[in-house]
Amino acid sequence: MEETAQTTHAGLVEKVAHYLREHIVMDHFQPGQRLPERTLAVELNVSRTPLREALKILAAEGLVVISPNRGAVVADVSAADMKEKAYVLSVLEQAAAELTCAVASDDDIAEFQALHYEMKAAFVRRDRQNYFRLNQDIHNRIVSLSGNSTLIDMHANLSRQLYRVRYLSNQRNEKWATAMEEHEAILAALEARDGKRVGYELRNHLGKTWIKYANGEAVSPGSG
Amino acid sequence: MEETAQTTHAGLVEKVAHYLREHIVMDHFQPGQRLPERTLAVELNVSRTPLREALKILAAEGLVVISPNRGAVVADVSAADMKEKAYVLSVLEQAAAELTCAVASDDDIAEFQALHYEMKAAFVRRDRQNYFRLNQDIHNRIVSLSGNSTLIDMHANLSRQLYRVRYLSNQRNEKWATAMEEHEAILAALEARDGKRVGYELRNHLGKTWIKYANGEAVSPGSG
DNA sequence: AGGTACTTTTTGGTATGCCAATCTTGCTCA
DNA sequence: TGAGCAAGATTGGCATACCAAAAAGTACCT
Repeated sequence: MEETAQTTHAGLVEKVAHYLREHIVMDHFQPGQRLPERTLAVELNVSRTPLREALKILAAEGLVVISPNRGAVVADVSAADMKEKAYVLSVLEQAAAELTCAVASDDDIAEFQALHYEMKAAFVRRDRQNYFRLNQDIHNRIVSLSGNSTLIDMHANLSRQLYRVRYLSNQRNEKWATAMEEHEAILAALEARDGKRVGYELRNHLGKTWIKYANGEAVSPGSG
Repeated sequence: MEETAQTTHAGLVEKVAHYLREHIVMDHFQPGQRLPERTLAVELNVSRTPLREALKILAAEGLVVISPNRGAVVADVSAADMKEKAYVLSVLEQAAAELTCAVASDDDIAEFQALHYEMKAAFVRRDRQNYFRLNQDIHNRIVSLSGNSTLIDMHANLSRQLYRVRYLSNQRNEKWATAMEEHEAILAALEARDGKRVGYELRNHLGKTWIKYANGEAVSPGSG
């Protein structure tokens, strides 16, 4: 799903959907919170029509839940849900890695190396922000090089829903050095173009995130 | 659209979305065909509003493509697209199989056996219809038992988009006996609760479908 | 005769209004 | 006093009207 950055009037629904998406994944809305159409509409200075269409899109993406005649609420992001999504994400990345290794050019591998060393620079600087960004870049690039647009879209969708979890996990990860070592293994497997091994390392690497997440540091619900 | 014995007006968008979905996956609309809002709206006896919302949902599901200010067209179902989707489907089923083997009860395995032998009955009767139905039942059950609702939903979505391809492939499959043998292997692996092996056999089994599909037996447009 | 610019028409985008279902609240009656 | 119900308020569902952008057709200029 491509976002045309048209800040004018074309694509109001996309703008609204994008806005709501960002606020939901960044946890500016509480899970379970209602999203009343009229209130939100005036808040965003749009009418209900584009807002409703945006909500339908977000519902199809799993970010909100729409009950008939009862409106939309922010989808529950329980630890169990996040575990599920993270598992599927790791499966998709594993599959993508195998494809990517089969088609990656020397320049592609070189770019992986470059990103990896940039990330390592952020690591030794204890720069978690840039580490996080570069980490995401690498993962996304592994998927995008696979060339399977279905895989790419589904991965992007899941990745969005897990954005906040991964962000928080990155901020408070005490085993940062371990994660960095895992990325060394990923790069080595990429250099060897060993798809199976990249897939295995990726799956192992991603597994850590949601296991940590599931073990107590879940989203503070606030909704009893 | 026929006014079924459904309730008064609850869920018009869902009805429209369902109607369009069925017609698209059953190839009653040509890929690339435009879906003009006004024309379709009067044809379905609804206003443009619920129709537009339904189209947004279908776009999020990948069944239609909406271009800004140019409307919705039926998504292209080229052989390449189907290959992509089938590949991801096989990846998801493989992952589901591993989970399912870890949690399946004896009764679950018994039900797999029962479905398998029902399918084998359809096979020896040369009853392609029931074979197809039971085949789908088995695959869906493998996924649904995994317990990962995210995985289940994504699989269902992809499965829908591939429905027609799989149906046609089933009707004209000359290597039916081979497919049956592959299912024997799948069942054997299930009985052994060997998740890796079920996954491998599934991936191998599903691979055949889209390879056949890609080799010339693609959608023939114009067959109204 | 061909191309360009302007006008008409078609079609998608957005706002708004009305209706129905749901939730709230306060009153009545046992 | 509490349960039940009814009326009002709230909110979502759908239809329609209006606006803007793209497409199509035509006339005019070169």
